[in-house]
Amino acid sequence: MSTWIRHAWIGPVKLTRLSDIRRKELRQAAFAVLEREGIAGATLEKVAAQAGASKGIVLHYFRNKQELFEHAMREANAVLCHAVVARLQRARTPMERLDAVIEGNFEEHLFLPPLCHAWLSLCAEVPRDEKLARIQKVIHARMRSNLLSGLRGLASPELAEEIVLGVTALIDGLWLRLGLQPGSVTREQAVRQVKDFVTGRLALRQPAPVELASAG
Amino acid sequence: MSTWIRHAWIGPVKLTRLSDIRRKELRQAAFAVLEREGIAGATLEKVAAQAGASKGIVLHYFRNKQELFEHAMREANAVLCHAVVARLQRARTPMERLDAVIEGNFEEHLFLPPLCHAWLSLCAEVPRDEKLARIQKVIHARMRSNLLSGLRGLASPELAEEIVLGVTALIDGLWLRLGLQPGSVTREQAVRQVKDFVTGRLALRQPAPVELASAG
DNA sequence: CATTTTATTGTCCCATTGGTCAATGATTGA
DNA sequence: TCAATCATTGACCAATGGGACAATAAAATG
Repeated sequence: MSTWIRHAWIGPVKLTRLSDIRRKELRQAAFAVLEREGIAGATLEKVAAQAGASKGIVLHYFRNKQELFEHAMREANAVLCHAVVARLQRARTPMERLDAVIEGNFEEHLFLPPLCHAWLSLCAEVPRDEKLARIQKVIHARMRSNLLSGLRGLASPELAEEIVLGVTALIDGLWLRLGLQPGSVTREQAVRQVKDFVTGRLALRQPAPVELASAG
Repeated sequence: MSTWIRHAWIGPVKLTRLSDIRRKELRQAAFAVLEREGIAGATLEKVAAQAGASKGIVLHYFRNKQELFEHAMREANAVLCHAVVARLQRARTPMERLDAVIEGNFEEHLFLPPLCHAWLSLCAEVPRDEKLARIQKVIHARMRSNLLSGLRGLASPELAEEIVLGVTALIDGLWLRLGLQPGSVTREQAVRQVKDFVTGRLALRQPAPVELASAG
């Protein structure tokens, strides 16, 4: 997976700590197992096998199973986050920021059933894992903030807030559809759904007379 | 839960077979456990305890764990379905049918975190359980058909199809939100989201010049 | 009533699982 | 080079899980 071993910067570079490598490998292995087996079938043994190591090593780097999967969720989230951020940096106008969030959430190499399955399994555990709940909360907060920043100037704060709820739900729902019936939604369909949703909601109520200085 | 023991119809009535009673009790117990413990923590022992019986009885009425939870999903689905159907029967116009589906999917006594949690856990297993996948498919087909029947005359078939995808995804997404952050969505908010979505989408493109005989 | 079916329980079994631990091997640093 | 730390393994353990089964109780049936 990861081809780099050392940071590519200047100076007498520290080698990446072995523990960091292992932990990353194991997080990813855990996620891979989750994709295949779901939360019920994800065992330490399988994670170890997936990583090509022994079960002992997993518990050497993670206190327990729970912690492992919490880190797996962070990992997956980081990947998705990265996709959005990359697009967000290229965006110049609020509208573009909006599109960045939407398209970033359906990246071609991410909007895939296996990833969705794993994600779903983790979500299903959220109600019983405080840490997972917190991660989930952070993710949502970031998405909300990104969307709001894109909607500023396009809608009143109240409408914006409403659109955010709709958009986040719609995105989640489209992911769910993908997971439940792979092939029933394409990336393009998903993106268009969300964009049309926003357009529809913005058109419905008046675009809220804006009087903000320098939006964009 | 169910207060009736005999069918309320005419003639020398057969008592409801005990096996039917037990099976229902166990399905419901299974679902209750799912609500609390998730799929990973749902054991036969716990289901038995929940139903006030011994583990043996569970496997007496269900071939195995998998079958039990498949029936649990059917049970839950039937309840939700019932809510929609009841409203659907009262609906006279297509628009009312649309509303029936939407509101039925957010019934006050159903749109609750625990139910959502259990549902989520079952959905997470869909990719690894052929039966669950089939149930899920049926559910979705019914919802799709209900929505389409409500949209007939209001939108072109293509637009209708698109709206259906959006509505189903949005509904699922709103449920997911409820599960992930109980309290973040009220029933009223959810209903309005979906209704506004439909309105927005119908307004966006022209209402598709209808030339169907007797729509409604 | 006798017999046959059904209900129900508790026990038993074996595989699996999360987790601990001691032993060993590899790195590192003085 | 030697000690100390870190990495890794495999054995071990207690607990738990799904499921099979025999034994018993209860109904149903003729």
